[in-house]
Amino acid sequence: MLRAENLDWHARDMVDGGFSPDNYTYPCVLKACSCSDNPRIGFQLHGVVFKVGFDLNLFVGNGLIALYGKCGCLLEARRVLGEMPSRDVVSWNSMVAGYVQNKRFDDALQICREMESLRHKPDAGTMASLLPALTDTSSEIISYVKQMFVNLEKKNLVSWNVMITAYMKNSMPEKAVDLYLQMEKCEVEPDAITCASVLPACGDLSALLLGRRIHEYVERKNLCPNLLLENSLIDMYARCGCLEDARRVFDRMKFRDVASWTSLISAYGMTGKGYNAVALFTEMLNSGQSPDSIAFVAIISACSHSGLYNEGKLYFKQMTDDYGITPRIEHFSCLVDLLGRSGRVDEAYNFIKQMPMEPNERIWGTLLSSCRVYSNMDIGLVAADKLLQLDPEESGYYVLLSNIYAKAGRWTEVTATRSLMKRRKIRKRPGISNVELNNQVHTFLAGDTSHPQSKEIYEELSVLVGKMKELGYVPETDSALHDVEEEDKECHLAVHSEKLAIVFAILNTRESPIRITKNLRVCGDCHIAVKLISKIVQREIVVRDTNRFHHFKDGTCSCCDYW
DNA sequence: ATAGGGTTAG
Repeated sequence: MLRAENLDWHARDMVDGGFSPDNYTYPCVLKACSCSDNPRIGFQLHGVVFKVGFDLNLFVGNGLIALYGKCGCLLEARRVLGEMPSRDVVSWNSMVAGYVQNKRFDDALQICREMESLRHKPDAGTMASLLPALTDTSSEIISYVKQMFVNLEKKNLVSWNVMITAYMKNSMPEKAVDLYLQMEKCEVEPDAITCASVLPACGDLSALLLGRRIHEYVERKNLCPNLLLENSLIDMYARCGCLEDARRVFDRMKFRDVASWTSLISAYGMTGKGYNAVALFTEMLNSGQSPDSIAFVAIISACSHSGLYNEGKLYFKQMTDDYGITPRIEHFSCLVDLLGRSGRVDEAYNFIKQMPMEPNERIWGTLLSSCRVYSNMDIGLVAADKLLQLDPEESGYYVLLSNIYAKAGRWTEVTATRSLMKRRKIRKRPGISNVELNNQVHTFLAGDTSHPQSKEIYEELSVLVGKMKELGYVPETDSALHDVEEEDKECHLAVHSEKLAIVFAILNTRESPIRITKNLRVCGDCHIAVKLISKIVQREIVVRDTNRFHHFKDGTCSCCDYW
C-alpha cells in the first residue's frame, strides 16, 4: 500500500517520470494520508486538487470526506460533502463513518436520514459504518437499522454480518441466531466473520447443536486458522459447558492471544475447577503471554467460584503490584464476591468501604447475596438499603432481603418487604430457562403452561417429585418469596423454569448431558431437586445460571454445594 | 479508484 511517509518520494518519482497525478491517483493518495498518523499532507493535497479542479471529482471528494472524518474535522468533511456537485452512496457512508469514528452517533444517524430523504438508498456500507454506534443502543435505533437491512435492494454478506453483530451488541442473541438461520436459508455463504459474530450468540443461548454445526462448517470451509474465529469457538464451547471441546480448539491453535487464554480460564472458573484455572493462568504467564485487566477478572472470579481465598487475594495484589493494572470496579466486585462467598462477610464490607470509587449495584448485590447465604442480617440490611436506592425496580433485591428476614424469623419484616414491593408495583422478574432440541431453542418461563407439551411435562414432573420425596426431598421454602401459603409455596417452587426445561428434555431426548441455561441464579430448592433428578433418571444435567455452571450427575453437583 | 463487517469477564 501507498504510505504517506513516502509520498514526497512518490510524487517526485511521478514528476521525474513525466507523469502527473490525476483523479485516479488522488483518491489512493488521500486514502494513504488518512491511514497515516500525519494527515497534514492530505490537507495540503486538498489545496492542490482544489487548484486543478479535481475536488469536483466524485472519488476525490469521497476521499476528502474520509480524510477529514478520520481526523475529526467534521465541519470540513461536511462542507466537502455539501459542495460536491454530485454524491454517491460512498460519499454519504464516508460522512456517516466520520461521525461514528468520532462518537457523534446522533449526527451519524442524522446523515442517514438526510441521505434517505434525498432518495439515496443506504447500503451494506452504511450499516457497516454505523456499527460502532450500535453497541448497547436503544430499541428504536435497532429497529431503524433493521428497517435499513430489510429495505436493502441486494443483501450481501456484509449486510448480514452487520445485522447479526448489531443484535449481538444489544444482548439480542435470539435475534442474531434467527438471522443467521435465515441467512443459511437464503443460501448466502457465511464467512469467518459471520461465524465469529454468531458463535457468541450460540454461547449465550447454550445453543450447542447450532454451535457445533457452525464449527463443522468452519472445518469444512477451512476458515481456520483464524484467531478471532477460534476464540469465538472456545467461548461458545465454554459457555455451553463443554470444557473438553473448548480445550481441544485451544490446543490446536497455532497462535493464541490473551482472549484465547482468558476464555478458557473463565471456562474452568465457571465450572468450579479453580485449580485448573490457576494452573492455566500460570501456563499462560510461562508462555510469555501477559495478562490484561480482563484476564485478571477471569482468574479472580475463578478463585471466587472455588473458594480459593488466598489465591484470589494474591492475584489481586499481583495485578496491581506486578502488572501495574489499576483495579477497576469489576475487580473489586470479584474480590467482594471472593470474600463474601467464602463467609468473610465483614471483611467484604470493610473492603467495600475502602474502595476508591463509589460502589455500584453489582458490588452491593454481591454482598447482599453473601449475607443471605451466611445469614448476616446487619450487613444485609445495609446492602439492601443501598440497592433499593440504586435500583428500586429490581425485584431480585426485595426477594433477597425478604429471604434474609425469613431466615431470621422476622416475619413482620417479611410482610413489610412484600407490601413495599406491592406498593411500588414491582413484579418478580420471571425466571426463564432455555433448552435446545432439534436445532431449536425452547424457552420456559416459571410456571409456564404455554408449551404444546405442557400437560405431559407437569404430569412427569409430579411423578418425579413423588420419587424425589421418597429419597427424602423436602421442598425448601426458604428459596421462595414468602407470599403464599405453605402448600402453594411448594407448588410454586415446583414450577421454576429449570425444572420445566429439564423435564421437557427428559421426555424428548436420550443423550446426556441435558443442558439448560437460565436467566437467574439457581435457587437452593432447584439445586437439591436437580441433584435428585439426575440420580433418578440417570442423566447428566448441566445448568448454566447467570453466575456459573452446575454439572449434576448421579445425585451430586460439580460445585460441591459451594455457590 | 473512494467507505464499511469479527473474538475475551461479570
